[in-house]
This record gives sequence, structure tokens and C-alpha cells, in this order.
Amino acid sequence: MITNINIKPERKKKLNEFLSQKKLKSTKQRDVIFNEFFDNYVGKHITIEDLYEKIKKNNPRIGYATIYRTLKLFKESGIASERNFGDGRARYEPVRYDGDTHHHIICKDCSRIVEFSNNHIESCLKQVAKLNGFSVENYKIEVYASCPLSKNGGNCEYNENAS
Amino acid sequence: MITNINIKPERKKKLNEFLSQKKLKSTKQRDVIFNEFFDNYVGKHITIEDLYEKIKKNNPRIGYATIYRTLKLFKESGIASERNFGDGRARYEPVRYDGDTHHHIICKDCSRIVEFSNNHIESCLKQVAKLNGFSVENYKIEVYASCPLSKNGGNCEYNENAS
DNA sequence: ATTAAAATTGATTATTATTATCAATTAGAA
DNA sequence: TTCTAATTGATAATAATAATCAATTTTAAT
Repeated sequence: MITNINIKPERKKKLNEFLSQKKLKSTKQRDVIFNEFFDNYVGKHITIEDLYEKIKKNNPRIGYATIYRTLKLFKESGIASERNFGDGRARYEPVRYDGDTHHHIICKDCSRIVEFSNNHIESCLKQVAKLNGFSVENYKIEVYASCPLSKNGGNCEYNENAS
Repeated sequence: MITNINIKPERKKKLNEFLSQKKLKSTKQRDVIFNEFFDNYVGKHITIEDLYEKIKKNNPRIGYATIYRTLKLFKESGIASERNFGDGRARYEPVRYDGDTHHHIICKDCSRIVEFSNNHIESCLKQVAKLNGFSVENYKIEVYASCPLSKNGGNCEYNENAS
């Protein structure tokens, strides 16, 4: 598990820099969404819908479209990253520090996700790209697998968003 | 470039085995789609829409839904694989042989795609998964990069589906 | 603190890819 | 040939995301 005690204030700073650089504004809604996202979803992968439902409990006036727009903003500012695990809905994950490139092992049976990062693999990939004349911007590795809980038969209940 | 002179007959055989095992039928439409797909799109990554437009020229009676259904069938039978490069539409690619796991370097500027495979990276990934107790089913590696044609500024016209 | 311009919000509608429906047709076994 | 089940094509339904727009809010300038 990757930990970083100062995630939230550092990411807040980065967001604010982005906002002022682009002449965008701070709003109550953005603060609410930021807090919910960084208080409860570091290391998780939440959909827009789930985040909306969660936020609605304490802030029923915040609209669906605002969640979409705000997560897109977080992505553009570099404090959130978007993932697609093939179920047709985007998931968002807080970025913990600049250059936080990690990858995912996804259980085909229960959708449990384990994260990993590996410098050796990454440098191999850079080299492969270089041999083809490409200069790497970023990469995405997804390993689809059977998790330890489901070794014999695929019946492992698991939900990473459950509190 | 990976080549295999017998792609088409071998994949046809595999499809037929799948059909008879599942008690499904051969149809003229499936033949037409199979031929178009394996004659012209080995090593490419075509969308349903583009395949539909191409096939419509010589077979204007084939419906859009049939293309969807047939490509899904190809995927289930293991002779096509589905890819998602993040533009919101699935792409399909002929599988050249059983166990054909290769990966993609995608140019962020012009969408040019180069394929690669690398046993070393794959065994590293298997090991990482194993350390976490997972047993790998498959993996997907996408490298997003700037291609050699776009080194200075991002203006490289390219279309892999152009004939 | 007031004001004015620009950005944001919330509600709703539009768009787009994909899936489901269903009557008519077709394939394949008996 | 005949019967049954699968398939097709046209179209409608779904579902995720993006666009629209009047009303509101933020921020910088006064």
C-alpha cells in the first residue's frame, strides 16, 4: 500500500494553482466534492454515480452535472485520474503525488483491485517504445486475474466501495 | 510485424467449432463479415461503424445490429479481441493465433498504433500478480506516446484504416 | 462594501454507443 | 419437405456523458 500523510493539503494546493492559472473559481460545491473525494476515496476507484449518491446525503442540492464537471476538472488539474476497467463507466481515483503512476490487478470474479508499481517493467516499456521511435507520455497496465479469495470457483463477494 | 500465412482458414475453423459447439448457425451475413474482417483488418483496429460502412458498399442489406452481434460472436469464439483506447468506442482486431497477446503503443497526436509483445514484461507481470496471490488470466498494456512523425508539435496526419 | 464581468450551478435536453425487441426470414436436423 | 430454433433488419430502449441556458455566485476592480 502506498501511503502519503499529506495527500489532501498537497492536492488542494495543486488544485488551487490550477484554478488560478486558468482563471477559474473556487466554489462551495467544488470544496464539498474535493473533501468527499480525498477523505474517503484515496486508493479506491469510484464512479460518478456512486460519488453523486454519497454526496447527495449531506448535500442534496448538488447536481449530477456538477459532479461530472468537477471530476473532469480534477483530472485536468492532475489531482485525479480516470480509469476504465471495461464495464462502460469511468472510475476516478485520487492521485497521491506527482508522478504517481501505478497499475491494477483486477479480479474477474469480484472486481477486487490490487495496485502495484514496478520500475523495472516501466523502464522496459520505455525502451520498447524508444526502439519504435516513440517517446512515452504515460502507460496503463491492467492485469485481469482470479483473486486469492476466488481460487476455486469464482464466488468471492467483495466491494471496494463498501465502508 | 507478426505474420501468419494461415490466419484465415485457421480462424474460420475455430469459429465453426464454436458455432457447432453452441448450436449456432452459419449464415451468409456471418460469412461476409468474417471475410471482410480477416481479409482487410488483420493487424488493424476497426470500429463497428467503420466496418459497417465498408461492408455496406458491397452488401447494402446487412444491418448495423448484425455487425454488432457478429463481432460479439467473434469475440466470444476467440477469433477477435475488443480494445478500448479511450475514445468511447470499441475497436475490434482479428486474433492471429491462439495465445496472441500483444500490446499497443498509441500516438496521442495521430492515433497511430504500433504493436509489440515482450515475454520478459509478461513474466514480470505474472510474478507481480503471483506475489499478491492472483493467478493471471490476461493483461492489457497500453503505452500512450508521441510518435516519430510528430516529434515536434503534434501535427502528424495518419489513419490506419485508410486503404 | 458595491458593482460589473465572467464563471458556475442545477435542471434539463441532446448525443452517442450499445443493447433489446420483435415480426419475418432462414438454416439445419429429422 | 417440414418443423423448430436461430438469425436478421429495422427500430426502439438504455445508459453514460456532454451541451444548453437562465439564474446564481465568485472575484477583481472600484
